[in-house]
Parts: sequence; C-alpha cells; structure tokens
Amino acid sequence: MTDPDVRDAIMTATYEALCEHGYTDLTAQDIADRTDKSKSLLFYHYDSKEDLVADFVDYLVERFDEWIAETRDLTPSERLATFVDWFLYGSGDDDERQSFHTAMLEIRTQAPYNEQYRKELRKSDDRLREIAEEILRNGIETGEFTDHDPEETAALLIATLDGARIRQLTLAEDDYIGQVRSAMVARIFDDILAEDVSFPEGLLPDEIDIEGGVDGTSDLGPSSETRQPEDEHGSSEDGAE
Amino acid sequence: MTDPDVRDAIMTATYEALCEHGYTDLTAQDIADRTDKSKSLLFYHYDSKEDLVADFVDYLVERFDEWIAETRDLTPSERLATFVDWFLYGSGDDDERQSFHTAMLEIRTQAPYNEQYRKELRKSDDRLREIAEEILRNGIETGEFTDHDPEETAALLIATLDGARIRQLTLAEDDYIGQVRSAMVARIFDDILAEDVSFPEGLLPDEIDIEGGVDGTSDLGPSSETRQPEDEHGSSEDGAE
Amino acid sequence: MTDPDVRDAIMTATYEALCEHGYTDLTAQDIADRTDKSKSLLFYHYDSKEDLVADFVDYLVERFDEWIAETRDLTPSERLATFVDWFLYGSGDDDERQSFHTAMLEIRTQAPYNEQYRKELRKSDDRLREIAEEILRNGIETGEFTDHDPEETAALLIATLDGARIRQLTLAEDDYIGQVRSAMVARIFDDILAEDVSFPEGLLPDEIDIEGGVDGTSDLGPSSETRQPEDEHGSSEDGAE
Amino acid sequence: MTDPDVRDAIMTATYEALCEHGYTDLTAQDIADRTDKSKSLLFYHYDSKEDLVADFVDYLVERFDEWIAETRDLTPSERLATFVDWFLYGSGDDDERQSFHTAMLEIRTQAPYNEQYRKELRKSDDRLREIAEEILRNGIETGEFTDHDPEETAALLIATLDGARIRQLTLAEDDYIGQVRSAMVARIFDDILAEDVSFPEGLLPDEIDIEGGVDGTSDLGPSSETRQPEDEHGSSEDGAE
DNA sequence: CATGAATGAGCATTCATTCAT
DNA sequence: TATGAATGAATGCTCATTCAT
Repeated sequence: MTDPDVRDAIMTATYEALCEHGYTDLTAQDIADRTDKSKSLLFYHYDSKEDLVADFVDYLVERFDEWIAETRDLTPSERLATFVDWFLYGSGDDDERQSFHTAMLEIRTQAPYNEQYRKELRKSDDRLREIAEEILRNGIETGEFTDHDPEETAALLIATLDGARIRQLTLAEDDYIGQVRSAMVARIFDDILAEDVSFPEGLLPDEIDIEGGVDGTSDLGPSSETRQPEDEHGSSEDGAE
Repeated sequence: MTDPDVRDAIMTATYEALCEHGYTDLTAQDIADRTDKSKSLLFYHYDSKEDLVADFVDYLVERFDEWIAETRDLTPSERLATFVDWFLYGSGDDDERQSFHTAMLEIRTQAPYNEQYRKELRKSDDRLREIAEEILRNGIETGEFTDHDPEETAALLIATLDGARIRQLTLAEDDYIGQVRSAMVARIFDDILAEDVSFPEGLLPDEIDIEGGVDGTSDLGPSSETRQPEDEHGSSEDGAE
Repeated sequence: MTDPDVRDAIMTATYEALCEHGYTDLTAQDIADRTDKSKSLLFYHYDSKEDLVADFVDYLVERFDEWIAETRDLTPSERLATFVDWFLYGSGDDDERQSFHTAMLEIRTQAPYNEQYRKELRKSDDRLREIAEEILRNGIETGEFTDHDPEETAALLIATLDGARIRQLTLAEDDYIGQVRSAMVARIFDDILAEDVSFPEGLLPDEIDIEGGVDGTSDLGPSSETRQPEDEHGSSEDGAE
Repeated sequence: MTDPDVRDAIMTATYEALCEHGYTDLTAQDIADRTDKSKSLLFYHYDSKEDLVADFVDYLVERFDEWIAETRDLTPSERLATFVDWFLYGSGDDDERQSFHTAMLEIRTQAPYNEQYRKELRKSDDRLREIAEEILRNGIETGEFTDHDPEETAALLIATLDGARIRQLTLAEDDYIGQVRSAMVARIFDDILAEDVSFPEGLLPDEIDIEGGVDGTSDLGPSSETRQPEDEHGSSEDGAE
C-alpha cells in the first residue's frame, strides 16, 4: 500500500459500505463496488477482509487523533462539552452517523471472537479514555472542575455516553440520548463543575472527516460544517447551573 | 408451536448455540445440533431463522418477568442494588454470562436493520425501564430516595449500566465494570439516596433461569445459586454513605 | 450416505470427470455436471472434495476385490498372465483406460502431500501385492513355478508393470508396454516358470466394472466384454517357451 | 532470454519451488519469491507459466547430458551400476531428492494433457533410453554382457527402475526400492552379466547439479559429494555372482 | 410431526496474466 | 528490463430454506 490515495479510496468505500450494509452483511464486493477498482485488488492490498476492516478501525483512530488536536485550545469545560456532544452526536448527517455507529458497534461486537479487532478497538478506546482523563485533569488544575478521581470519572462518563449512544441506536424511538444528556449534566457534571462554572452549550469544532481531506469534497456527507446538537438537548444549560 | 416442551428445547438450544458461536456465526444447524430434533424441524416451527431468534428474545422477556416478580418484597434500595448487580453481573457462570451478553449485543446490533428484532428488543427494554422507574418511584414514596425525576434517572442509570457492560465485553481487559460501579455509587446514588440510607451490598435473588425449569437440572450452568458481585465491588457500602 | 445409489452416481461421475479433466483440473462442478444432482449435494455427502476423492479410491479397491474374486478358479500361471494383462491393459476402452490411469496417477502423485490419499492408496496397494504374492506362492506350491522368494518377485513384478504402464501413459508414443511385456516374459517369467510350463496367452475374465452393476448398461464403456491384449503383444507366447 | 544468468536464476528458483510446493501447488509467485526479481519478470521472459515449466524440463536434460558425459570412462558394468543407482537414488539430500522427483512426476502426469510438457519429457526420455541402450550395447561388445536385445532390455530396465522409484515415492513406507533393486540384480542382471562379471557396487560420479554451476555454492544442497546407496542395497554383489 | 436429501445464491479467496510506467 | 498495481475468471465451500416421504 504505497499509494495513500488507494488506501483512502478503500477506506472511504469501506465506510460507505458499512453504513449501507452493516458489518454483518458487509461483503468484499460491497466495498469494491464503491471503488473504481476490482474486488481482487482488495486482496492484493490486504490478506483478508478481516485485515481490511482492522485497518479501517486503525484509520478511524488516526482521524480521531487529528480531530482531537483541533480542540486543544478550548477550556476544559468547553472541551468536555465538545467531547460529550461529539460522542453523542458525532459527525456526518443524521442517518449516516447512525448507520456508521451501528456498523462500528457490530465490529465491536465481534471483538470477543476476534483478536485483531479487539486489539485495534482497544487502541482506539485507550485514546478515548486518555483524552477524557486529560480533559478532567486539566479542569481540576485550572480550577474549573472540583477535585475528584479523573480516571474513575472518565470511566463513568464514557460508560454513560457509550451506553446512551448504543441504546439510542439499538432500541430507542424517542430522544433517549437527549434524556440521558440532561440527566448526566444534572447528576454528574453538576458535582464536577466548580461553583461558578456551568456546562457550556455543546460546540463541535470541525468534525472528524472520515475522508481525511481538507476540502470536504468527499461524498461522506457534509462533513465540514460545525454541527450543533439538536434543539431538544439545548436544555443542557438549564440543567447545568 | 403447540407443544411448549419443543419450544423450550429449541430456546435452550438457541441459548447454548448463541453462547458458543455468537449471533453472527449462529447457524440453524448449530441450534439443531443441541436438540434431539432435526434442522428441518426448526423451519417447521418457525418460518425463518430470524423468526426463531425473534421468538428467543421474547422468551427472554418472559424469563425476565418471572425473575422480577421475585424481587417484589425487597425494599427499594435493596431492589436497586439487586437490579444493578443483576445488570452488571447477571446470572450463570462467568464465561457463559459473557458469551450470552455478547451474543445478545450482536442481536441488538441487528435491530437497526431488522424490524422484527427491533420490536422484540424494544418490548424487552420497555420492561427494563419500567422496572427501574418503578423502583426509583417506590423509593421516593418510601422516603428512601430523595426526590428526583425517576424517568430521567432511570434513563441515566440504564445507559450507564448498559454502557459499562458493553464496554467490559467489547473492550476492557481490566475490571472496568467495577470501576464504573464504584463511580456510579459515588456520583449518582449518593445524590439519590436519602441522608440516612446507604447503598446495600448487592444481593441477587434466584437468578433468571433461561431454561425456565424448576429443578435446575439444566446444563446451562449452576444457575440457582445466589451470586455475589466480586469483592472489589463490595466497596459499595463504603462509597455510599 | 444412506443411499448407495447416490454414492454410485457420484463415484461414476467422479470417474468420468477424472477421465475427462484429470485430477489437477477436476472441479466439484465437473463431478456435479455428470450427475442429475447439484454441486452442493456433494458437500452434503462429503466434507470436502478431498474426502470425496479419497472415497473414490476406496471405491476402486472394492471393485478390485470383486474382480479378483472372479479369478480364483484359474491355475497360478493363468492367474499370473491375467494379472499382468489386467495391470497393463486394464478394462474399458482404450482411451478411457488411459485417461483413467492417468488420473489415478495424478492422485498417487498427490500422496506425498496428502495423508488421506496416501492412506487409501496404500490400502489399495497392499491388496495388489498380496494378490501377486498369493499367485506366486500358489504357483510354487503346485509346482508350476520354480522356487523363489515370492515377496521379492512380487515387488519386482509390480514395479515393472507399474513403471511400464506409467511410462506408456506419460511418455511413449510407440508400443512401449508391449516391449516391456515381452522382455518381462523372456527375462523374468522364464526363470520363474517351471520347465514344462509356458506363460499363457493373457486372458482377462470379466473386467473390473467401475459401475459395479451386472448388466453392463453403464456408460463407462463396453465393460463386460472379455478383453484381449492388442495383437502386438500376442508375441508373448513366442517369447515365453 | 538473452541473459543466461537470469535463466539460471529462474530455473534454480523453479527447482526449489517445485521441491517445496510440488507442481500442483506451484505458483508464479512461489518462483518469483525465490528470485530477487518480480513475478512480472517471469512473464516478460516466458509467455506463460507453462512455457517456463517446459523450459525447466529442457534445462534438466541439459544437466543430465553434462552428467552423463562424466561417466564415459567407466566400464559398461560400472556404468550400468552407476546408472541404476543414479536412477533409484538420484542426487541431493534425501528429502530434496524425493521432493524433486515427486514434483517431476507431477509434471509427467500432466503430459497427457499438455503437448508441450509431453514433447520436452519425451526428449528427456529418449536421451535416457539411448544411454541405457548404449551401455548395454557397449557391454555386449566388450563381452561383459551376454548377448541379448539391448533395446528390449533397456525398456525393461527403465520400466522397472521408474516403477520402483515412483512406487517408493507414492506408496511405500518400507524400503521398497531396496527390495526391487536386489530382485533386479538377482533376476535380470544375473542373466545379462557374463559368467565372470558381477554387478559392481553402485558408485555415483559427480551428481547432476541442477544449478549447473561449478563452484557448488548453490543452496540446492551438498550436491557434489559422491553418494552411496544405502547399506541394505549393498547386498547386490552377493546376489550377482 | 419429523426428517434426510437437495439446492440456489453467495462469498472469500486465489492466481495467471496484463499493463502503465 | 523491470515492476507494482490491477483484474477476470474460477473455485471450494456455506447455509437458509424447501420438499418428498
């Protein structure tokens, strides 16, 4: 894989195919069809479909890291809010986002059976927890957050965020995520934020762009616009003081 | 499906097959192999494999309801602790439990693509939320819990529990669940429990027995013993006062 | 494989496909095409193509044993001559016979790489050597053959016969087999046969019928006729006195 | 193919790949991997894989001729013994030799389906028979051998040798070759050798070196040592008087 | 009810060969 | 010469589902 364009093309095609078919029904053909290349080429570049998907997970981590870098300049509470909303609402248009997270959940679901996926996913999750802890720790240092155990809180935070998202995806018809978000602000962040700090309205920076390009010409969706959480979650500021 | 014994046999076989192969690799043959009947018979009783799995989810709800009935006599805080530990630690031996939840997660993962699964799973989830809300509401009534919005709290609680379990299953190597549990007790229950009430040490009643039998002769594991959470979560009472 | 008709059908189809394509280019489809059944059925009855071919070799041994039984009543020297000509000229029409032996040789060729084939082929070869030794031993007992080491002679005999056939198949344009046959009669049998015994003109009993039927309606070739070696080998009796 | 070094490199690689994978599983990649060149280059030098293999057979004949030239100075009975042992035991270490002959047998097996291979193999075989006849004819002239038909005897001899080797390769677990060798000495050579001549203990001259180099730096194995047949065949002189 | 046999639609993967550079 | 990238045509095998009995 000497040519990064080809990898990008395959990764983008994989992303699209995952959104459309889900992991369980993902075939090599589905991926190739979203490429101007042949199915055989996939196996020229990867030893197996599994390898390809594992690389896809890795690719996502790279995109995530790029995105995280963009939030460095925000204050801890802003970063926290950004993090939460990115987690809960993500990037891409609504349908695509749901499709994508569904597919990713399917891949996670295979982790117990699949060493390779497990390894990549853990790598990705380690980054996630590191970032969350870093944000909390910074907040404690700057005095924006009350003193608490950042590791434990990060674990709780991410469990809740992940659970909320997964449940929204797999079960809910109503705005389950919004409900959890307010509860989280009220019950968890209220304890964490210092007296005079309120939980900022979510503001996402440039989204994670799967395609990795800068011009947003990807057909992965209108990925360069700043996303706002839907209105019903706007109640956050009310619940946060 | 006129004969309930046959249904039980098929459901038990499905459970075992799911534990062993996971949903993605579950074949009709796998199920039939765990039965003294033939593969064709499955299609005599169900129109498709999908139908069979959907019925399996329904079957689980029935078992859940039976199990819930057994907790009616506990105090709200006891029921809450029981609920939490059942959710996080479940029934069955350790391996089986994990296998089972992994397989169930796979099925949930299909919900976005599968109307039928979605319907059954929502039914199951509705029961779950009802129970959680009921427990919280009862606690408020008896004064064991402080006044709060039970629906929102239930949503938060379940999101966290679900997220913790899923993350333990799909990502964690360490005792992630234990970490989340303590954080939850410290940050969420502390607010909920009235001044003089502490979070009880988890005590599970008779477990949900998938097999539904009363004699416990099933090979689904030693399912009738009362389970205790592992030691590291026993710290709950410490963190809850 | 409860129904022997199906096995027979598959074996016959395998025989024909082997004759036509050779082992190297034998595909499951080729076999299925010579059946009124589907390709999938082959894998219903056999776990793999390899298993099927191994069973085919076994099937041949069964046919061989049936054929051998028919020669029990001949005198040792007659049996020897029959054995030699069966080995060198075999059954079936000329083209088919060659094709078949070629395919069998390909299978033998895989033995060093394939445990399963090796096992079946050895079984088949053990029968062959047993029969040859039995013939020689009987001849010594009846005084038709001079005293010699039957095991060693059988080894030499079969090596020569096998080599001759293989070389005819893979290399020769001329009547190489005939040449070897006369030389064998002159140089080997001359020593073995007692003073007053001459090597009988080859006379094959009913041929080995791959199909195993009794009516010869198989399309495996006109297999029930008594075969005679081609004329040019008729010189055998000349060289043997 | 202007550069003989490239041809040598490809031929050597082909030899090694054949030993390791056998003909049936020989891929162009396998050959290229044993070269410092790319797979595409093979198709630059040869129109097809088949062409390459055909050239490989031709290459072997060239090596054989070089080797034969070295035996010119021996007496006919010495050359005969050398020829026999070269045929039965060949050159190279034990494993390699077997692997190689197995692969060659696979190629021979394709001859009936493949004009090109057939042509090359016949050329190679013609040389073999010529040499055998030449040795026998010389022996008759010098009086070392009794008068007999050299062509017929050569045919018999080679059939037996070839059969023995092939059977050892594809079937035998025991020392089948040794058994045939003694029988051959006792039953065939005894008739051929003049009264006062005994079959010499096999002595191989410099072996055929596939690589064709003179310095023996090839990793084809320690190919320049004189090989001796295994002990159990040393009984030849005993059986030959 | 119950089943063994049967099948069609796929699917991941392989590999000789081609081609632009 | 030389190669990395690319591909079409197969191939063995799987599995939900059907059906005759």
